[in-house]
Amino acid sequence: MNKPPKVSPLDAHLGYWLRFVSNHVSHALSAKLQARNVTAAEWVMLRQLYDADGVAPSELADQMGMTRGAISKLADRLVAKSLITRRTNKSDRRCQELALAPAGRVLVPRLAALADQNEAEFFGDLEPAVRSLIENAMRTIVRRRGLRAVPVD
Amino acid sequence: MNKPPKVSPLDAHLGYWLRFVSNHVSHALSAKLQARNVTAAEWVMLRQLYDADGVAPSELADQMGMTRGAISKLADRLVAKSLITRRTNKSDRRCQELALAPAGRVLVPRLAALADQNEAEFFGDLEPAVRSLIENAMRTIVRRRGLRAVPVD
DNA sequence: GCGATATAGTTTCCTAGGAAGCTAATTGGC
DNA sequence: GCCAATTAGCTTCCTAGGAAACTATATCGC
Repeated sequence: MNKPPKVSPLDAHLGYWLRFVSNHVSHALSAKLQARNVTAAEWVMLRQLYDADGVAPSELADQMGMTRGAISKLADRLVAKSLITRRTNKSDRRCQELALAPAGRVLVPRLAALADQNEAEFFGDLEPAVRSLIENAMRTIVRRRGLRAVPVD
Repeated sequence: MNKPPKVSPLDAHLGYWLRFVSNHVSHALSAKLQARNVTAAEWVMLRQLYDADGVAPSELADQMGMTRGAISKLADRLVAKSLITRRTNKSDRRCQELALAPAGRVLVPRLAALADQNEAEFFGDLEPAVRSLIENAMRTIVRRRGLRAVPVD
């Protein structure tokens, strides 16, 4: 009696379905952001800076789950677009403080509106109870597995 | 009475939580696949070919939500690794038929075991009822919005 | 059956991000 | 105080994938 190989299909996994929906949600958001000439990663960085001005790139790297090299280049792009400012910390000149530039502060609420709209498109029809059950399940997984990085890519 | 700007935080969106978990699931799977020298996209292509040998690259591009150019390069890599074969269709020489090579057919069940293990790590603790509720919610969104591409990236 | 059009796949160029090594600045051991 | 180790950020090289132009083949209109 040999065991059957039993190769599970891709869609047997919940991970498949989360990825499926999540990819489409992200792509749809990227498309909306593109109209404002902003990428998804740029949006996340801008949104983070909206709440906490003067953040170190390394802290953003941790929060966003990106390498410092990638954050360095991302910050370059946002500085080039005049959406953020980069300042060397006075007391420790290795460190920088990134902050929203005025144009960035104006832009973030508009981008947030796009994100809200995107959310509604995909999840607006969910029963509130279902919605919060899913959110809780995700929060539980994040907590139990100690996941830390904000999703970007 | 002016309206408050009300910039929703990133984690107010269900899309955020799905992305958060989904990114970690995918990264964890990628790490496991790397031990077999296979990327996530390669795994998906191999798994698709396991069920349906002799598939056209363009069909895989549709299924996997990738461009034909990307599929072309992905197929190149798998051919170079001797995991798949590429044959020109006799009756229409524009078309190709991709199929698993013997080494690929041996490999897929092993990769599937890694995918199962990854799934269990993240979702093994979910109540079955919660699990299927989430899967159904995702399937409903996919169906209602007519989403088609298998999640890869 | 022949030229216009359509289709399959490839190639080139570009972008975003990771890995790893690099530089500058700081801190700690002694 | 000074040299080693650490830390912050940057740079270089590499990979994967998208966009769009390109090639080869097939089909359609006539």
